[in-house]
Amino acid sequence: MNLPRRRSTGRITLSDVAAAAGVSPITASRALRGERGVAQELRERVQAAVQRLGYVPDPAARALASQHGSHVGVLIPMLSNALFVDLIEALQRVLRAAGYQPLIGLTHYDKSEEEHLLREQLMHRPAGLVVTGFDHSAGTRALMAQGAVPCVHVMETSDQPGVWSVGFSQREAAAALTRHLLARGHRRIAFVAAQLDPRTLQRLDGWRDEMQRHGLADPRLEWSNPAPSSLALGAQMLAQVMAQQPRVDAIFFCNDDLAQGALLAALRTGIRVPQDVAIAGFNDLPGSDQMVPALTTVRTPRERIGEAAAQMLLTLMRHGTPAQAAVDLGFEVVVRESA
Amino acid sequence: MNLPRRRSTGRITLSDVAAAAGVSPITASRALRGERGVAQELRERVQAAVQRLGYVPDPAARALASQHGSHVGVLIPMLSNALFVDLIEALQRVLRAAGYQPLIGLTHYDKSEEEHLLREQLMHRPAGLVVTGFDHSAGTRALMAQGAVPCVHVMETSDQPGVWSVGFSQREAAAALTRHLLARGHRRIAFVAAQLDPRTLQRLDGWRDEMQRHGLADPRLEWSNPAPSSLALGAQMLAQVMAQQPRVDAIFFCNDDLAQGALLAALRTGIRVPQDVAIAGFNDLPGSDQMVPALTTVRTPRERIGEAAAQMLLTLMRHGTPAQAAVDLGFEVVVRESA
DNA sequence: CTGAAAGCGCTTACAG
DNA sequence: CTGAAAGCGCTTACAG
Repeated sequence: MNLPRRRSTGRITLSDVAAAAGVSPITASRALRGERGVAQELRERVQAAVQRLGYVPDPAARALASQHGSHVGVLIPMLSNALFVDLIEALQRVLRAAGYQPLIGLTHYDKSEEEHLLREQLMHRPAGLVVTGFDHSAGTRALMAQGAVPCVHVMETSDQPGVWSVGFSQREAAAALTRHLLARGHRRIAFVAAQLDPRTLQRLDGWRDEMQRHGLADPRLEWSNPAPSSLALGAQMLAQVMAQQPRVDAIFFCNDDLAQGALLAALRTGIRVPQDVAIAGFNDLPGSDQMVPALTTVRTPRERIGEAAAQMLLTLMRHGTPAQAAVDLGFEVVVRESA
Repeated sequence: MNLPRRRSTGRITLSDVAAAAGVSPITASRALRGERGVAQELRERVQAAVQRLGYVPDPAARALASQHGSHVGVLIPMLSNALFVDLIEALQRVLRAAGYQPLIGLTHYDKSEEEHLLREQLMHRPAGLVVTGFDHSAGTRALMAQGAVPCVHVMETSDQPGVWSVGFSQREAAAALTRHLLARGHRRIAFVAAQLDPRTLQRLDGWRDEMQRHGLADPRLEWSNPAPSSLALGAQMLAQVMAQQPRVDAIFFCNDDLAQGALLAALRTGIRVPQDVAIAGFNDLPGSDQMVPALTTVRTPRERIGEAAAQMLLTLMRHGTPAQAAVDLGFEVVVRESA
């Protein structure tokens, strides 16, 4: 007599909940999303029905109807830098607790790869976006602007209007570490960089600021290698720098893995640290405190950056306004034995 | 006169493409998904229209209509073990190229957390699942069974019917490394474990097999600590083991980070490796080749596991049947200086 | 504060 | 090999 239901999935739907609660689907929807302006009593009836029926909302239907999904795109360079692992863990924890799924995209420090990933992310209509730093391709910037998706930048801060960020001053952190080296009496302090990503370049600036201020600047003290950062590369670059005349008395490696590799190479080749040369790193990655000698470095607050960025994004996604546009979480120079 | 369009999004839809190509939306849909049985000519007209209009399919609509999304859930213990970073990179690369988005869930080696994550993943109707190992809660197993979502297990293999897996024999790998230690003349070989996850336990079995076979088994040689693996823990456990009488002549650490920490602690405390005690690890993580002395370990094929698992899952998601149910990718004992 | 109707953009049976 | 109709499970304006 009546038409057969087609493609029925047997799923408990919002309508089932509404019927059980004796309200319209629309009111059930509003109650579920915690929208203001639903009578307390109806709200409770809906909650009870949800419990009773074991209702689970369908994210796909929600995304289609509301024009945005429940995931947030997270664009980071790579996971093999422990820094980003800590960041992701923290982001994941708070985003997840609020019902959002992080979708991780790995840019490999490549701007066009980043643009490609963003385009891919955007077609999934993310509710929000977390991106690393501010150095993006024109295409990426255009996509972010037109998308109108809430976005927070991490690792660096910016005072540009309309830009949300959580990070610290890479430049100041590098300057602070350089001042520590200077205070220890070092004069010929080399800066050794790999990867040459924007944050490495900012650290280079911070080092250069201090060296110039002390009249110690010398381009021969700047070393770099475009290869990705690794222990092996650190070992290789230590050898290069030490072969130079006149010798440097301290080396500031732009990342801890490089410094760890250098420390191990020093051990292997009989270079005494810090007597023959002092060595410092950046980020305080796992293992740096275990090195022989223990590595002097800068502790960067990536866990707190992850948390704060997630909180800020949550506020934005709920159409709120974060208290501050740029949150600077600082850093800490960790003095150990190597410098 | 005519009704105003409501909530129009201005998006180019499949209907627009179909109209431009002069076919029905349904045919356009079929052509787009590469479904068999669409005339070559229509297929081309649709493709041309897609290009011309810059059409991008809406994953949410697709997911709602087809009852499954375009992402695949990936459940791993954690990212701070470099092993899983390599696995994820590989999985990500091939899954992404095929149009799937990996959704990473971190279980922290906790079965109930895994179950919780899986429940969360499943409500998003993933197209497929990648899970680590076979040691799951009853709830997790039930969810995987009822979900009917294609699933491949990684890191271990199983010959159970209906189970798909890509990995290697953790037990045999540990046995092979133990045989190497034995061949070097070591007799009192300790096994030191952290974390005690299932794969660590399998390695313990492999070591025990060999020790028993040579009549060298001794429960006092088994050490473990439930804390997560780290360099600092390796240092601590080396001290514990070395304080024991009679002394061991070799230590097999269940993971490289533990062994790396032990190597550094030995350096700090004047223990000579391998003369006073030989040290071996497992996994060949970054930095192990740079240690002083360089760490002897087992190289595990996580990149190839990631690729093969992704390929297998792709086959499954396309309703195909993989050539093998269990793919064993082997391992390699890497003999360096420490043992 | 609440609801009836329409629609989000696809795909699934059912026909032919 | 191709298509008209219905439906996936939600939310958004529009009314009242």
